[in-house]
Amino acid sequence: MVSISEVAEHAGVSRTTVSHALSGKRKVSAAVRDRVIAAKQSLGYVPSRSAQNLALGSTRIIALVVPDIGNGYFAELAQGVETTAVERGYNVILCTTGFDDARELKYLSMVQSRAVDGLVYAAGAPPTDSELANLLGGIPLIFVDEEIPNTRFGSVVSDNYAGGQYVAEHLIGLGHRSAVVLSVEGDPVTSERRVAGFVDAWRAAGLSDPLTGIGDYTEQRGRTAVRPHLASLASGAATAVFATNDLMAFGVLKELRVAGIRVPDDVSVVGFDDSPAAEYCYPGLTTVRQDVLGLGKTATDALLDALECREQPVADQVTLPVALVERQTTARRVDS
Amino acid sequence: MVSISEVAEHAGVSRTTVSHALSGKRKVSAAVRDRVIAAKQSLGYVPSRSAQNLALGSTRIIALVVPDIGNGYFAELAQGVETTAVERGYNVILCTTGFDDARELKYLSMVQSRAVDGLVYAAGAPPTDSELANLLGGIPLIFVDEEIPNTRFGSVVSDNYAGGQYVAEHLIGLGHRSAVVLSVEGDPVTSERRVAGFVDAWRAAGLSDPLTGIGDYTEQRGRTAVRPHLASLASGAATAVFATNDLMAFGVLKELRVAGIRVPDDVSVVGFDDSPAAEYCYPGLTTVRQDVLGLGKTATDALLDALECREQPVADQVTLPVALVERQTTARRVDS
DNA sequence: TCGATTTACCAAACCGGTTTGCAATGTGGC
DNA sequence: GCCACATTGCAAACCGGTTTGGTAAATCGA
Repeated sequence: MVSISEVAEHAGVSRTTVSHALSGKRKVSAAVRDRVIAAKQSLGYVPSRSAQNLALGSTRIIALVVPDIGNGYFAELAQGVETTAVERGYNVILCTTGFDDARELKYLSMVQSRAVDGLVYAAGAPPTDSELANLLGGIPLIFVDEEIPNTRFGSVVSDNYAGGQYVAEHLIGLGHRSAVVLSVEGDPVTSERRVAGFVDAWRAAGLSDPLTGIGDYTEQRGRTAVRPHLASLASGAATAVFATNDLMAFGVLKELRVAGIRVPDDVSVVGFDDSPAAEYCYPGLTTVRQDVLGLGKTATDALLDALECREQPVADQVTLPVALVERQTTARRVDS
Repeated sequence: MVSISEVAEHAGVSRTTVSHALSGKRKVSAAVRDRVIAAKQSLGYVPSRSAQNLALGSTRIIALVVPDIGNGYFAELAQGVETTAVERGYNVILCTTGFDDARELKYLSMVQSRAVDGLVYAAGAPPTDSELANLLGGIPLIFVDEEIPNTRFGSVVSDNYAGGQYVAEHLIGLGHRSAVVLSVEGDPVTSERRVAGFVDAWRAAGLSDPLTGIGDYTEQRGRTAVRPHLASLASGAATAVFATNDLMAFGVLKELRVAGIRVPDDVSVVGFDDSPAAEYCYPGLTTVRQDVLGLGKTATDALLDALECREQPVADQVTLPVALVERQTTARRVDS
């Protein structure tokens, strides 16, 4: 409501001087500065962000694009992004695509209208690289948890491959020699890398390839994907299940329970993500913890660095470590 | 980059005409409109949001203030708010306070600088009403899940009282006659209402008052809060536990398990919130489901209505129904 | 055919800041 | 006493749109 002109009038100086007095970009005599500040206080003046945005050509807002904020993983990511952004004086606009291309386009047009200064993109498969570059027109973007090949944008990912290895090594160390792995169709990166790490470690130990099932990151598909292997698991032909996310692991647990197979006595189960439910449920799920807050923080810092220093655009890939969290769904294999 | 002037020049008309041709706020001849649109396309013109914001005096952005987006409850709320806002052509800035007053103040100053058009406030105890009114200076705000007395702002809440009643009635119907209730200290509204509904229904059935424990919405405090009552629960002097949120209920389950008390055979346990873990864990937790998406949607719609119609400011309270979700932690009481 | 309307466009003001160039005053050296 | 230079504040342009008032041309009625 109250504009800089009113402050100027009240302090008996020009608008220019008020701007300089408050921003400190040019020297102003102490007397005038005090008068300006007094006027500002008494009038309750706060500069209009819209006007500043227009004049400065930047909004100090970044967009976080995720498929679904209800998902705990993306919520935690948002937490990391928002906290880091605020620390550095930026705000975050939340963009949930719901895997809907139309909505996604809408958000990207927000970029074209320069409503945001940059993007943290964690919404799965994006438009093709060149399309994206066109749409963005020089606005920096960074991918989270997507290993995009030959992109001109940077990315921050968890070490999914190592996570898969850890799981395999853990199970091998417990004496398991035959396992079932549940992957996800249509996810050529994340789930695939987890499986690759697992299988490579499995083979490196001289074990024969694990049995496989295909799911889609939901509990329901976890149940159906493990079903064909129930006989092997009941007979002891396979003694462990690695689901490439926790939700599918929960489905596996439920299915095993129905089949009367005991966890971890008969079969060990491992998930991936360390969702809250993994800790709270019983038995606690052995899983792989990603540093999701770290992903958000790292991505945001990289983006804002690019924004502020305008060095070369963010263009390298950062990989963050993961860690196995051992709970109660894995145990030493007892030879029958 | 490309401004309206360039489009005007390219189309051989004035900036005014371009604006009118694109917005449709005044009639423009078909020929000119076509030329303008052609110019717009060929130049890739997108209006600057900053400039529009300044000219129109509105940003079409609302702020969602929550304590912690990592919390599944607030994440789901965010989902509801964001989806509804986008449907109506608004964007959402995420503001997480982390219960930190300094950060909260920062966000509220965002309001003063008119960076947002309105606020959905779900961050617990706000500054006092009059303080808030001062800070806001006429910008609409709506509370979510806070039953603020005599506020000049509206609010949308879940029917916590009824939820407590449902729990009591469910347990009474199963033959339980003595229970433990875990409330939360320092939460004079939400938890308190849940307890009140429970106790009133309990008394209405002619039963003696339940035993009580005090927690703080965390699993850990759920464990410690139930501990003093383990003897009663083991002996059958009390046969049910109502925790006023799921996390505390998980703590109760863990503590009972350690104590060798079987759920639901010996003791029934009920939570509140229907968090994802309640569904995925074993045994599935009987709990009360809130329509959190509905809360978000309702609040956002009310806020945007106030914003657009500038009728009287949102000032009434809407209560949304809740529902008992029966899973496996509750069972008919078997007389010993 | 002529005045009254309507149509179609434009010039200019405005939103509320920031930034640059310049003029007036003050300060110091020699 | 004079010139060089630093200090301090202001006017004006600019960011990129929207909106109002006005005018010239086209349309209309009688």
